[in-house]
Amino acid sequence: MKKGDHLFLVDGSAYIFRAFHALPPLTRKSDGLPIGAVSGFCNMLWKLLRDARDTDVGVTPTHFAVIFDHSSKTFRNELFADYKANRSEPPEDLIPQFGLIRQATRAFGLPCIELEGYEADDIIAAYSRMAEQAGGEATIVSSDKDLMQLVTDHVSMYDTMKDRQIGRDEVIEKFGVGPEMMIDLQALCGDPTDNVPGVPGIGPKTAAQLLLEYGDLDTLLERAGEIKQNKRRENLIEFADQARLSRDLVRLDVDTPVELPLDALALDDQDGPKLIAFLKAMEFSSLTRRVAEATGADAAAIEPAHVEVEWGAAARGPDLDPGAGTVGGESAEDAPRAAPPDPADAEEGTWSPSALANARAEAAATAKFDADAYVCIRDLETLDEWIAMAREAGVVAFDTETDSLDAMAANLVGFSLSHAEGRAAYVPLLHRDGEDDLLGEGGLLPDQVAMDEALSRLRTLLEDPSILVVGQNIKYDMLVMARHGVEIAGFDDTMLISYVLDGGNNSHHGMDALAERWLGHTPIAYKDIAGSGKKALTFDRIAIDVASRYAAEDADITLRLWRVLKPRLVAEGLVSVYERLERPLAAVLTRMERRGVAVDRQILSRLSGEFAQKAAGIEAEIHELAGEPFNIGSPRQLGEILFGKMGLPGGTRTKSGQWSTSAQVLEDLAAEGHPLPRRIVDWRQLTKLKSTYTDALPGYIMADTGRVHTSYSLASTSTGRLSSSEPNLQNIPIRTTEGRRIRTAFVAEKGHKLVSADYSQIELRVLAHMADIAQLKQAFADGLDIHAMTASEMFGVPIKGMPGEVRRRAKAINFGIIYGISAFGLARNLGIERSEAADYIKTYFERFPGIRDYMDATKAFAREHGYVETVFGRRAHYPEIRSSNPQVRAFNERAAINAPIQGSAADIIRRAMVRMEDALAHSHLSAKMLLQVHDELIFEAPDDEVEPTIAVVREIMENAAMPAVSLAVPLQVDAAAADNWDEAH
DNA sequence: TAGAAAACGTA
DNA sequence: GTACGTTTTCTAG
Repeated sequence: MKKGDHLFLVDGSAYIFRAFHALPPLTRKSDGLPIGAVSGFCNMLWKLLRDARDTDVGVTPTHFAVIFDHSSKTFRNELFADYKANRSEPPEDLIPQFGLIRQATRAFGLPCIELEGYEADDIIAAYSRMAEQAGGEATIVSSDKDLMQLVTDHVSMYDTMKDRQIGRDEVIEKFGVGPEMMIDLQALCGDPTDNVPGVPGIGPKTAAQLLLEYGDLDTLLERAGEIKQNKRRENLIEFADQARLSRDLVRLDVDTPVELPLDALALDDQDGPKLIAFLKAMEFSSLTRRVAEATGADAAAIEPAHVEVEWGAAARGPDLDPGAGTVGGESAEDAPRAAPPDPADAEEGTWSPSALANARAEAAATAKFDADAYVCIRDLETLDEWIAMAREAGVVAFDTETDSLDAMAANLVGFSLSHAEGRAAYVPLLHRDGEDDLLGEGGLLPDQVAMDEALSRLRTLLEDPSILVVGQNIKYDMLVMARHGVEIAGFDDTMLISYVLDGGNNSHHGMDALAERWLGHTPIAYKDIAGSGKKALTFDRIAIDVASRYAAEDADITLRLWRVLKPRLVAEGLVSVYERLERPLAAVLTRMERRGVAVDRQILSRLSGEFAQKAAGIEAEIHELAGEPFNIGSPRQLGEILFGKMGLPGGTRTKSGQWSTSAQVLEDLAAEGHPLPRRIVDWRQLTKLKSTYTDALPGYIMADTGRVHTSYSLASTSTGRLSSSEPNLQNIPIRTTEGRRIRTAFVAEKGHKLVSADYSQIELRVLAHMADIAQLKQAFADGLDIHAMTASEMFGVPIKGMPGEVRRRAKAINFGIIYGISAFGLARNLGIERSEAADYIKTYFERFPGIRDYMDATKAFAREHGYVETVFGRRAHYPEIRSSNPQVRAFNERAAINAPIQGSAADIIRRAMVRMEDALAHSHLSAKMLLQVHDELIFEAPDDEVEPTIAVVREIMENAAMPAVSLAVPLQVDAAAADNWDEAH
């Protein structure tokens, strides 16, 4: 090769995929062979060979090669095992075309180059570099951004579909940096399609901006500490190594040991007849004619070539998971044998709890997953065999697959089972065709197990109390199954076990995170099989073989997690927390969620109208006062009006430097006599009530029950509280009269009353017990007003005739104590100077020295152990309490002080809930527990059972800590009944 | 379209 | 000062 020569390098593998998707689907030869991509490929080659001068490239090639990926494993997999791990199977119609395209290349008389262990991109990198060094030029026929790093003054790219040459300027135009920075840019952004991790939160725009500022990746990572944006800085520091790894993954290897020398790529004239024979075989008549004209060959005289078509695995394209065969059809006997039993199994019985837990963790961490071993059960006989095997094992992981995340609305689409590691099966029940019919519903696919038969078989397994059913977030599966008439009897929940063991260490106990952590395995992500966003498929639309792998894997993972986590409960002394506070509550909550609460649509609708009218009036006033219309809901625009246009004194600024327009700030401005802020506060209140409650709640009323079914999370708080969502029924307004009206829409059904029972001052009582404070215990024993008593102790004011303001301050201090008080926070709450707040705290600690001792002891315990405990032994972990950052440390200290108090109270109400159903039934009461709001339980009771119900409820709640803990203070429960929640509370 | 920020509802 | 979840706006992708 010499100066003036021009090498064309066609990225064959990328072209195949692009042509397949860009060209009309279902282009087939007369015998049905799909040839759309081959057709596009041949037309492109012919055009480049004949008319390259007329394209945007503007030169005629002297050298030419087509490069392909060889196999799925390359040297990059050594750097990072998961490189391109999320590539999915190519479409079925594309598979035979991989081989045809190589044959086409040869028919054109062009070198067809691939190399084991390297990607096409590496070979292209090597040849383009060689051409440049030889004094020639190169054009890479591809538009893949991964190749842009190769662009130089002598190497450019060419996008055939857009007839556009991509040189230095075009790269800069698209990415904001030159080709020499592309490697660093890709290292920062990562690439989801190739599973290159990058740095979270950084996309091409941010990456370009950072690189232009710092020059290159190494400098950027070194000086990451200088970056202003908190999250961005932290991510760059935390994921620096990941960025470097990503750089190694995206950097192409210009030293790839290519086999053919550059000169072997020199272009010869086409062998017309050979090419025509191939084109005729492909039935590309117009291209055949053009080639015949150009080469002067007689097409009619040429016989079509014999073309080998490979449909199977051998013809598969690159970038496939080698284990990505289809699942399905195998019977239990055909399934591969499970791994030989763990030799430790026989000995396990004699091991100490922690030795067992450690051994299980170690074994799980190195275990292999084999999706090909999973079975798709298509008939009852096979299902019966699997149920028999589960029965034999005594333990079975079970997972439902449905078409909704809302367990009350979900239809059962299928379920999976696993009775031994690596042995899992999926049973499709209601998968539908991907295509919509006229009703917008696909037809039911064939060869699925009949629903009623499957349920009756499942009942024999799941309702048998001698079988342990293991689930991950099993409350969901229990609710779905209960709606299908199946009551799961004995169960374990890996999510709850993890929550008990590692609450606070890992804030999230989802299966994917647990699998990653304990099994070193990344499960198939739902979005990878279903897509995401608006066009995400529901599970019933996912092809059964794909669904099968996904669902069976979930059951396999769940069983493995159970084997790792369950022994830790014993080893770490947390069995009773799990058995008394978590496991039984899952069943209780399932029933509460299923029951739901009646909500009166008319009441909400009336309120919505009222709120809308009032808000509209206020809105007009606000715009009048402001002198122009603006979006009141936008704090930015509001700040602009208040502090810019009107020149009011800005108070505090938010974290991001904006003027704060919080209610607090607006109240302060209102107090100074400005009319506008008051109106804003009023407007915000009304729009909040309307959008969050009166408008949103009706949408949660289920058509078939007329009731609202919230979903409780058992494992999402650090302290042991529950949380409620969709809708959140733990934050229904009560403080303002307007807000309270929303509670009137929560009603009892005809002939019933709502009974509300709430603990009085439970957290202060818990504190009095835990910190062992004599005055507090006495005050509670005597039934005194605790805030008045605190004020009296602190300020020497008699309780009788105490001014409201004095009591209010003491109340704020009491709450402050529970929250791990700081002078800053107390001052802000009370609207007083920090020094004054500090004086209050000082006085408080002088009067209650035991509280200070308790707080110090709690902090010391947390620092030493990394966790704190409730009176029932529940742990909340605070690993960051040892942080060298004073702010982080102080925050963790306050949280660690609060957690045992809030958590013990949460444990108490959990215990009450666990006992409540039996207690009511035992007293022949039919009242049903509906809701829990941290210190309050709401029931629905028949009118004539209200009094005895309240008696039982009060009895259970007040004695809930017993006998595990005998509190040094009495618990007091206030209860009332009425037609709606507002009046009952 | 997804996620962050700000605001605000509850205990 | 603790613990949550939802809504709206706005920005970056």
